[in-house]
Amino acid sequence: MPIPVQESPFARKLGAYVALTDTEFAILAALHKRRRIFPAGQDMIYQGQSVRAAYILASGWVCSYKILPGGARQIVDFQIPGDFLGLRSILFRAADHNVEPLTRVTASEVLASDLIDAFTRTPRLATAVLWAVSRDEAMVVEHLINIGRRDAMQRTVHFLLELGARLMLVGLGTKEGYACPLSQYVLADALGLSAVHVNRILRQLRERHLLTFRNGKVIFDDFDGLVELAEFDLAYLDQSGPLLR
Amino acid sequence: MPIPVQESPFARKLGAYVALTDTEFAILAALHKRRRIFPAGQDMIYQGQSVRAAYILASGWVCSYKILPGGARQIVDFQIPGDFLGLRSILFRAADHNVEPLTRVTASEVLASDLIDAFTRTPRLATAVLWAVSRDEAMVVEHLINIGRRDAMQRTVHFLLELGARLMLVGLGTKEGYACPLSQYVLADALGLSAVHVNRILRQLRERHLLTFRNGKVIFDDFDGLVELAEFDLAYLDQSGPLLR
DNA sequence: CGAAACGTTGACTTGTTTCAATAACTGTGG
DNA sequence: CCACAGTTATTGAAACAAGTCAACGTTTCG
Repeated sequence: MPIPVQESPFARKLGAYVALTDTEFAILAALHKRRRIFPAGQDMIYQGQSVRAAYILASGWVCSYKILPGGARQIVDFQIPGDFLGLRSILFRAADHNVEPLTRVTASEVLASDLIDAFTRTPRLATAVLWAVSRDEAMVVEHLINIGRRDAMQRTVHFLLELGARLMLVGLGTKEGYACPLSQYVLADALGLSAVHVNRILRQLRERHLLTFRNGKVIFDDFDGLVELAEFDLAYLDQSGPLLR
Repeated sequence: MPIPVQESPFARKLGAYVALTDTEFAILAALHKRRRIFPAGQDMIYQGQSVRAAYILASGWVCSYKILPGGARQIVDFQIPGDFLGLRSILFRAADHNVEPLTRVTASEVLASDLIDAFTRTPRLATAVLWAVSRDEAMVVEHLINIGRRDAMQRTVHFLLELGARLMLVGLGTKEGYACPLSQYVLADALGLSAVHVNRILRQLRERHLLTFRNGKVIFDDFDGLVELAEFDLAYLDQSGPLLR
């Protein structure tokens, strides 16, 4: 007996926006044909590569980043199970960023042609995918605001809270905390800070009994205090039931 | 005799990605029914508003921004003629950002239902719109990198060069410069800097005969020098002929 | 067991902000 | 046509946040 498609984190996510029919679920399922595995640390997609496939992440964490000529790195976002990845690349001639698995990753390969074909068969799916892309963009926007207008402390906390919220949505986190495979260096490159400074901020958070980041775990010692400190409001994640029926 | 739809900056932009048929151009044209005018300074869309319409900008400049609880503002991006605006808002339950015209603006209103209807009739259009959204996201990503990993000087120059490249694409700028209705305050809020510091950076650029920002004009005194200084590379704008035929 | 990656801390330097004061524009009404 | 208010631009001095360099401790993994 096949596992119901509705179980896939991706279908669950799209279903949160558009109430999908059985036919649509079936078309979605067809996208999941090619399952692939990637080891940690080996780029799945790199700048300038001509990409024919996007991926839907089934397990593991990846990050998207760019490297500047001087060698500095800026991580744009992280993908967790259920997230689309590299969608921008298949629509463009060449990838404009790198994608690196931070852990061992399993993902379904989606060819550009499959996707366009699926859109032709069910335009509602196109709307749902457009929504997913828009939601990703909303997260990048919030990240931009985080870096542009918040100091290191607020920025760090806001980021870790957002990650928590996203993980809760797919059952990988609680208000107590979550497993987090990020090093302080990775965190620094995401936050636009130096690793040394991230370390100092994490120490302060620990000393103030707000948050403990250690041994691959994030522990919210005082969730409400953190929400207040970071002025965290997750309206931009838009996660509250199908809009389109 | 009606003006050919191909003339609209929006159609021209989509046409740059997908080679559209006459039927598709006609469907696009139908989206341009309701033409509206907005005065400068009066928000077209604001945070929390339930939005039923997006706009395609015909003339003028607008900016999208968020205000933080402390009152700080971060401008996420600017839209110039031909750009989509507020697309993320119609797919979401509520707008997650504000949109303010910086000049008098004319724009075509596009209802969510019209758009979904257009997708149903020509899925290729959905792909084209997805591309446009992806391109917008690519710009936000570059903006993020700009703020996260470049110092004030590089950041400012990179931003003004990108704006120039976008304006050249719609015939509103050259390598010599362009008309730019942004104040130093607006620029500061876009770059994640203080207005005072932006002023100092602009002075240095003027003194080094690289760029003059004055009286609503940006003049590239040394275009190549600027490109080198900012390590500017516009691959991410992906502007080089239809990919999908 | 050793090497490499990751984490921690202090001292010092730099880029950027803040505050404050003044000057130059822009548009409006007398 | 000028006076005025409001916005925008300019500059200096002092304060501050974050970066850099450098050394050392700790964990992880082959």
